[in-house]
Amino acid sequence: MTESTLLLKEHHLKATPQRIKIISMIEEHGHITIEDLYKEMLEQFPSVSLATIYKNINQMAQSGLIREIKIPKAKSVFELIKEPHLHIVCDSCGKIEDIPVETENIIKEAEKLSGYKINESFVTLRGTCPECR
Amino acid sequence: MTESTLLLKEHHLKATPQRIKIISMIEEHGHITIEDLYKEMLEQFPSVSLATIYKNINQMAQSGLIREIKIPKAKSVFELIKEPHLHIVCDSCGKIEDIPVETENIIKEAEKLSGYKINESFVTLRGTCPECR
DNA sequence: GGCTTAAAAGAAAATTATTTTCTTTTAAAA
DNA sequence: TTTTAAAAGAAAATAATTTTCTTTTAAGCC
Ligand SMILES: [Mn+2]
Ligand SMILES: [Mn+2]
Ligand SMILES: [Zn+2]
Ligand SMILES: [Zn+2]
Repeated sequence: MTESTLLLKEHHLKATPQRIKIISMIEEHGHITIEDLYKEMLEQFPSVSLATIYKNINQMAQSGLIREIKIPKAKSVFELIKEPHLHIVCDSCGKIEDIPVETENIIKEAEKLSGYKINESFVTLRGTCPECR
Repeated sequence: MTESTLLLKEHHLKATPQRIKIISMIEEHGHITIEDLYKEMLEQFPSVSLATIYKNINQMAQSGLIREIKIPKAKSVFELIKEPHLHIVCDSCGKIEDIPVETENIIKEAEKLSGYKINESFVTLRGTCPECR
């Protein structure tokens, strides 16, 4: 039983070959767009439908297996839900990296200032990566 | 000379009635979607085209007058660019608030960890507002 | 205040993104 | 194996955004 299959079972989703492939592509890339998922999927499943990608991505997001990350001035990417982290995007080459920065302080501060009960935080930074300078 | 007109001049954009209206709507609402901009614009300019909204929003974003804020699981909103702040969205009623929280620490930390030179940060929190509890 | 003109508005069509519907196929449970 | 609810795929529908083209207009100049 593959890793992806296991994840699907845990989330009570049927382990179809297409879904297994989607999950392993997300795992492999870390972050990936719908477009790239589709392109890469076509290599292995030449008759896959884009609707299959969308339907599965939506279900997986719904069931808490993956999450959409909206990127400023770029297409959304999808990632497996793991430990909290923030994202940093290179303006020049588009690369997206995970950074394990602690955001608890900001969240506590924001809760105090706003009176909200905060459930999730999305932090995305944009700048220039070391390779692009 | 109205406030909106002045902003447009400063950014070297022709001060058309449609643009003045767009800016004052953004100012008035704080954050507003394309859809709501269009609906409200129609009241005053019954023949306005959605393309006019898009073209202007894109130009204004390009010239640094406004900014798009991508919201998790919801439509993007647009805001005037002012002092840095973060956003907090209520899961229940959809309300979006600005919070003047200091993010310098996180940014410095992320720069150190990643080696990136960071130019801008987007922080969006989701949770439940005081009124929805 | 009347010209001039580049830029903007508006209308329509085109493109791109996403969802829905419907029929066929299949994973998983019995 | 057989059964069946769920998923895949194909096609069409809908939604979001951009482009093209013609008409109108803001702003600079006399
Ligand atoms: Mn990530
Ligand atoms: Mn804001
Ligand atoms: Zn780079
Ligand atoms: Zn609320």
